[in-house]
Amino acid sequence: MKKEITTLKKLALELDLSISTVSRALNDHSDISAKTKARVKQLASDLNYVPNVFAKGFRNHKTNIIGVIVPNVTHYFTTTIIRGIIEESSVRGYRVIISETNNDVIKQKEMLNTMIHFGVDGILASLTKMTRDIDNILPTLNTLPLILFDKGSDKIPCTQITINDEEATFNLIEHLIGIGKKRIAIIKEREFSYTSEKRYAGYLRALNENGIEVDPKIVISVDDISLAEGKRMAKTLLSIKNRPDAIFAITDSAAIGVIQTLKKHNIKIPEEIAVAGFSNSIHSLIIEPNLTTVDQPGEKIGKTAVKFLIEEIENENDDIASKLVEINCNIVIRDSSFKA
Amino acid sequence: MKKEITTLKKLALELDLSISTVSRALNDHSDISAKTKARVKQLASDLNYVPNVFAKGFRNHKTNIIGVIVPNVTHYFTTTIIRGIIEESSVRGYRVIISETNNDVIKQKEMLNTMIHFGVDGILASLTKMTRDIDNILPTLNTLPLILFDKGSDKIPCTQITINDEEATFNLIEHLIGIGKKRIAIIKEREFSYTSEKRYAGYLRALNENGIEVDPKIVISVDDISLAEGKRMAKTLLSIKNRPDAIFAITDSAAIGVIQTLKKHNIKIPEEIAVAGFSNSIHSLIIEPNLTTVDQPGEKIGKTAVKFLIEEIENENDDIASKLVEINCNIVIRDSSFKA
DNA sequence: TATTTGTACGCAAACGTTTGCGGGAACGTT
DNA sequence: AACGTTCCCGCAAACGTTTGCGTACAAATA
Repeated sequence: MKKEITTLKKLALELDLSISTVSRALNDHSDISAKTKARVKQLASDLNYVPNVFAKGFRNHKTNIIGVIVPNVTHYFTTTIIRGIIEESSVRGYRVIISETNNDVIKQKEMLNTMIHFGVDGILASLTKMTRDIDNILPTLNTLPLILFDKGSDKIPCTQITINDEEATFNLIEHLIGIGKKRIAIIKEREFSYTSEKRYAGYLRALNENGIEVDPKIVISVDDISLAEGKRMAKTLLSIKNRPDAIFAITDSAAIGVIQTLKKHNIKIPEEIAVAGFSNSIHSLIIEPNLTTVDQPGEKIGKTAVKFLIEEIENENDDIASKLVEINCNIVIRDSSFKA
Repeated sequence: MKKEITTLKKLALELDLSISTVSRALNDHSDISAKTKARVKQLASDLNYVPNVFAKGFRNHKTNIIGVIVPNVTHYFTTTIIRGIIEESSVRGYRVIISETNNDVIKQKEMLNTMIHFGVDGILASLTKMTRDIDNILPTLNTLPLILFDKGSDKIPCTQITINDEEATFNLIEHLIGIGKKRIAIIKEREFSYTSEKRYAGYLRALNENGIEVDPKIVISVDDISLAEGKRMAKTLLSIKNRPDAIFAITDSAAIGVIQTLKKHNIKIPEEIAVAGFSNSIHSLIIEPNLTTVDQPGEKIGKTAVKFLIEEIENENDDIASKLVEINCNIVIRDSSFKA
């Protein structure tokens, strides 16, 4: 009971036309008369004709597949981006192949190569934190359109979709200052991390513009910015003589760890110490008190990335100016920094 | 600076062999002598030869792409399955295209069709809850290998990878009974849902085998099993005259909603009312008290699904007996049902 | 009428791979 | 010496699509 697949040949036979005419008719070539086009399209839809992707891809080296590379598919924020990517690609006639690097730079390079060899039309990548060795990435730039999202890099000359980390953090810290906090700790990443650095910059600027001195004792850097580390660092912060009155963790999960240990020490949030995170993950509504954080519009990031990528793919001339696109994020104030 | 792509032709030219010989050598055909094979493979790796996927797929109608269809890519449990799928596919030389149905039956059918037309070798699907109209699915069974995971259906004759919902729930309920609970409420889904029904069955059997009568008043069915519904239903359960002393929600998020309203009403968990969920989502460790639940090994489910699918894909004879594979889940006991 | 222009279509090559078939060489068997 | 095998390998077709080029016909121009 094999499905009879309709090909151009079948259509041509049926319509008593040549294969090339049928092909051109379906592609709206100007050589074909309106009547013929109509006839062809009619039959094509009647017979449920679908062009063979592989013959097509084989022929013009176009696959209509976008490769997506992310560090971790299980992160909620990542999944919202992926949702946006899938959605937008789908309406534009592209399909999406996803792979995961687990923050492994070697694997990341492998994935890039695999995707290129596989024949994707372009790549959307969120780099692993520790991607210092740009040499691995650069070669692909000559081969294929590449767009970076979320986690970017100053050194890679391609369009990048990020969020306004610096400004959002600035706003968040100003909010903390606004509710009367004067000693605001930050928990950030130690190793160079694009987003961590930008958020730190926002933190510094907010303190600066409000005439608050930065105390290195309450600027905490950790290797792995996780819930467990959040717990540990909160303990550390509690032990120093001049306790902070607010703690900003550059990640929701770390902030949640902070809240958990503060609660264990019976510290009133936000009266004694306010807490803020970054991401607006679902956890931020589960933890009590609900976490003040920054909402990252993942779907929008995904969709925007796809739009720019497809533009590059379908644009003939190679040298498109690479753009830096910043998606705006709003802070969302909840109980961990606000009491009605 | 176009990359020079090495094809069979180039290799043949260089080696002074015919294209067919080169092809056969690379495919370890028995017609080719060991020496020739060695020469060919050597040069192939030197020149970094990679077969053109599209010529290949075009030729033998094989794409080495697996289509994955899930209701929601942002669910944590789903993402762990996807991780398993990606991982296992990758090591077996397959790639994965993912799409999302948003629990829309129409969209689900579209996705199936799109994937088939696109030329995937097989499909891995987690059906939307309300897939009653099996007619949409059945036709694809004749066309392509299809394997269902997580959410299955009795009516679709194909191999299905599920978890031991019934037994796991049975164990969970017996644990609640073991800590002295006698009036155990359940919050389940109203509309027919494969997993909901199986968990309900486990619930019933556990009560039955322990001589506890089922009280319909504390068997709650909801349309949308969510955190918000969990909250609402907990309130309902508190208002009935003969309160339950334990509440089992067939979903972690609903269970978390339950905990949140119990806490708001200052009810001691687990002393007055114990709570249990299902999934072992990350939230279950964020909420306090930590949630007793059932751990679902997502990666294993994903890998298993891929294994069975590829077996079907690569097996020549069409009629493989469809199997029902159950992955074992263990209950994980936490503070919401246990006090040391 | 002879020539040009334009319209609408067909021919055939090309993309890179796999594979059925056929054939030459070397060897062993009658 | 004639024949059959076995081992290696090449020829050429086929997969479905796009596209440069050629061409038949009609209409317009000279």
